[in-house]
Amino acid sequence: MGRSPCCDESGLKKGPWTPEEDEKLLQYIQKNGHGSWRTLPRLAGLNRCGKSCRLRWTNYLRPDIKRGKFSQEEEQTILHLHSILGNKWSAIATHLPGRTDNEIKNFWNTHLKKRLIQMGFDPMTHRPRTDFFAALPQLIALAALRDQLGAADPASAQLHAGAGGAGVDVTIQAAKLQYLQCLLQSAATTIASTAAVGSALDAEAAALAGALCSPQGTHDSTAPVSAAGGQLPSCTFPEAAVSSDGNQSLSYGADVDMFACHDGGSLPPLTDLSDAANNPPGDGCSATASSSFGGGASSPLPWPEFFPDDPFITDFL
DNA sequence: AATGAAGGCAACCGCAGAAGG
DNA sequence: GCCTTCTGCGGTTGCCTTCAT
Repeated sequence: MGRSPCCDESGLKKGPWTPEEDEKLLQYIQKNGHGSWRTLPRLAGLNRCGKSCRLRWTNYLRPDIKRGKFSQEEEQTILHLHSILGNKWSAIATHLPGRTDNEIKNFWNTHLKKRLIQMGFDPMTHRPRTDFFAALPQLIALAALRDQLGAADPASAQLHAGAGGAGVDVTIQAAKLQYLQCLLQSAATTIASTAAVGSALDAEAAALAGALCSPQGTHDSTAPVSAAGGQLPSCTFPEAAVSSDGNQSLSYGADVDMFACHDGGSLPPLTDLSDAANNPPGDGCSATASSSFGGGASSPLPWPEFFPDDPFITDFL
């Protein structure tokens, strides 16, 4: 295209905007509209390039900009649209009134992308990563957590949970342990499934994943985790959608139960675990079966509480 | 309390496409 | 049809704040 950068002109100010500059730009646009961005700075008395003015206006000064944290609905929308559109931030922004593409891009890069990576998903494809070693730290962390909690056997704990305040606490701990066990098994299952079509190295990795998944290294990872009064359903990562080519991918549709279990129930969102103390334990899925990814107010993201630095996880310890 | 690391965000850079002469 | 200008977009950088040691 051969166009010289607009900010090459010497003497034009760069960097953060001052309140005075903001005021000048705001007043000029409110009075005259922005018109040509190229000529605006001179007409508005600003020592900035037009591009800088346009960015300042569109990303900060525009009156319809919504500021503050992204809501869970907005997070869900971004994830969903990104899975379809990729890094088309402006296209995504059109579906989020009051949010700018820059803001969405920043939010993605600083929050959502990291979460997907930590969960073992490729942030670009929204599919499980096939390289085992990328997910290994997460498996080890979960296994370590599980071992720390190993003393609190879910079955025996729940046997003592019948009455009294202490019983309620034990029930909560048992539910949490049960949930953690399920997470670990899910992660290993995902890795094993991807390794099944991969290299011999991947197969070995899958075996290691299975060993990590097994309590104290002896549990059969394919067997359901038993709990008092019933069995924990075999859970999968929330994507659970397997296409005809055998690939898995995350699904963000509002009607998709992100915590779906194989037996048709759903994994209880962690924020609901405390409620387990008030509800009869034993059925890990039915207690909060109505809580889905799309409808549950507690968590718009798949496995958002998956990470050791999460308050929920720290609550374990 | 001091210091370094990490996180978050605003702003800049450069490319690409549209529009106009 | 070609060239120049303008605008929009996505990637990246750098500064400021917060957190951890």
